[in-house]
Amino acid sequence: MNPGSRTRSVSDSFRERVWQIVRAIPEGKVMGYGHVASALAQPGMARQVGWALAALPVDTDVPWQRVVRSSGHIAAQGAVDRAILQRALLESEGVGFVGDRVIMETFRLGPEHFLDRAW
DNA sequence: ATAATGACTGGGG
DNA sequence: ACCCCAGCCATTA
Repeated sequence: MNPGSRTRSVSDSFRERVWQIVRAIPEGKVMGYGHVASALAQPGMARQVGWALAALPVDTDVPWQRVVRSSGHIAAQGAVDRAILQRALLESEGVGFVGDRVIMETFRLGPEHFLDRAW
């Protein structure tokens, strides 16, 4: 939560749930932002998923690099340095690219993986 | 309270 | 296939 300070709206809870889902993505697989939002039963919150990941501490154990755009592109949006790191991390764990995008058909985590969980 | 922003998305040109 | 843009909604200004 937010020890020592007031909670910031519903996002504290939202963030934690996003992190929990991302932690469950196996190595070598990826999910789209919208896909993560849907797993939380909140389609339309793709941008907020990005916000939750942006709030991660540097020493996090959350594999944030496994979340990409639905197109397979790395979500750079100004942070080019982070995007380069993200691609390096993904390639090091076996995720395949074609040009500047992940081969989603092959490396995207199937939605059914999350169906039996009480997210 | 209103306006701009952003680790997004799907559809149109 | 690529680029552009309206729609999206919590967070910031």
